Amino acid sequence: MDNTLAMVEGEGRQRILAAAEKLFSAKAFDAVSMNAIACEAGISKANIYHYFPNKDTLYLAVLRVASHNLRAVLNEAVSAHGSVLDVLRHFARNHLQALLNRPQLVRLVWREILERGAPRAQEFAEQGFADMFSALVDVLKLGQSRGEFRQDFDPALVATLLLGANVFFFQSRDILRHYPPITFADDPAGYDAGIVEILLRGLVPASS
Amino acid sequence: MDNTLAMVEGEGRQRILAAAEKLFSAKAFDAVSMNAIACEAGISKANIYHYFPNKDTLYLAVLRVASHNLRAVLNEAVSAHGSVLDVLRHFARNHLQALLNRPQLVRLVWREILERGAPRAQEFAEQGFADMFSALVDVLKLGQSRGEFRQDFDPALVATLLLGANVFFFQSRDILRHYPPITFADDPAGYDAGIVEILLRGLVPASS
DNA sequence: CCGAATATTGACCGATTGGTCGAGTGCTTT
DNA sequence: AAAGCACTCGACCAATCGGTCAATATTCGG
Repeated sequence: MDNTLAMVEGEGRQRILAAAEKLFSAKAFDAVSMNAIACEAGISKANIYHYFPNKDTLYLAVLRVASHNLRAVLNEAVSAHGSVLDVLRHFARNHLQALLNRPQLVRLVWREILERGAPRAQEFAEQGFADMFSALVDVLKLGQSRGEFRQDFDPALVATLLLGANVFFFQSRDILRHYPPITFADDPAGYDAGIVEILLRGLVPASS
Repeated sequence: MDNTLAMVEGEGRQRILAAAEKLFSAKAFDAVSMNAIACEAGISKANIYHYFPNKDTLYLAVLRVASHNLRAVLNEAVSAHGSVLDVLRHFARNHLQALLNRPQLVRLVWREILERGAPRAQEFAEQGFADMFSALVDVLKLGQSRGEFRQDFDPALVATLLLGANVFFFQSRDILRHYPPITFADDPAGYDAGIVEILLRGLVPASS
């Protein structure tokens, strides 16, 4: 009942989950074999089936913990204080930084979101989405109620715009880096700073 | 040497390519078997190997034509005339509409972009990216040189923001639809109109 | 120290994978 | 007619797939 070291409650399970997470985040479901997972975990393939009844269950478990972890990382990253403007600025920067810090988790969860038609656990992968979204919408509504923002825009739309900017940056970073006019591919903080500044002030000069 | 009907230059090839495109756009590379492609095309599996030496070559061919078609669709959709503002508005709307009109092509090409680590044809799938990007940057630069836009923002950054907003909308549409505060999930034109309006005027009241 | 429960394994299963092969089609060209 | 040629197919291949199973280590409470 006690832990005699190196046997900290499901140590084998953890190794399997870690190996599976690594492989599943790098390649698609069908491209990862149980053999490869076992090899990565340093155990035999049959041993996996002692902990998980089949491949789908293992994948679901991986997605479950990954989604939970990603959610925690994101929620923690975007908690901020200060004026609404500062909160918004920190929100953008920390959110993107969190994505870039955990690329494996993001890729894993996002792939599940993208791959419709095989409804494995969409509802489940969407939770982090909802968290970010409602938190951001709340910030924007607060800014509106305080009169710091215009009243005539849809907070949900701006939230989508901001979240999308970060996700898109995360996804296309390697591509963006190839284009000469882009200088912010390796400067996510500068990217978000520019994004937020444009969002706040707009493209059209104030005189208009 | 002439075409005796139903033999219009590679008719079999086209059927295979069409079937492969359909399946590859729905599921990942390893999740699509040559048998499934043959079945979808209504021919025997061995027959595929008469036209394509192996699965990778077939996939590459599919990606090639898909990328070319998508590129054409996008380029055609975003050509507009009028004032810089109108061009920008039409750019956003038509670009998103083009994405939504050809979801198969978009998913196929975008999956290839996402799936790094298996460099099949990234450089190849990125061409459409470059087209959209440079076209949009040109529009923004024109707006700046005409004095209709501020001078103090990075056109490449705004282009990323706008393209990202559309791609993100395309990707997350089904998820966005589940959230009550979102009313634009089924109104892409309204979405882009709101996006552009915010981009132009900003979130902060003009008095600031 | 011993039995019981838990871990772990190699060998094996039927099914499916990407890919090959040789034999047949039917059409074209000499 | 016959040779050539593009095309199509069923049968087949070794390899790998997800998954099973009986046998063996390992651990642990009594």
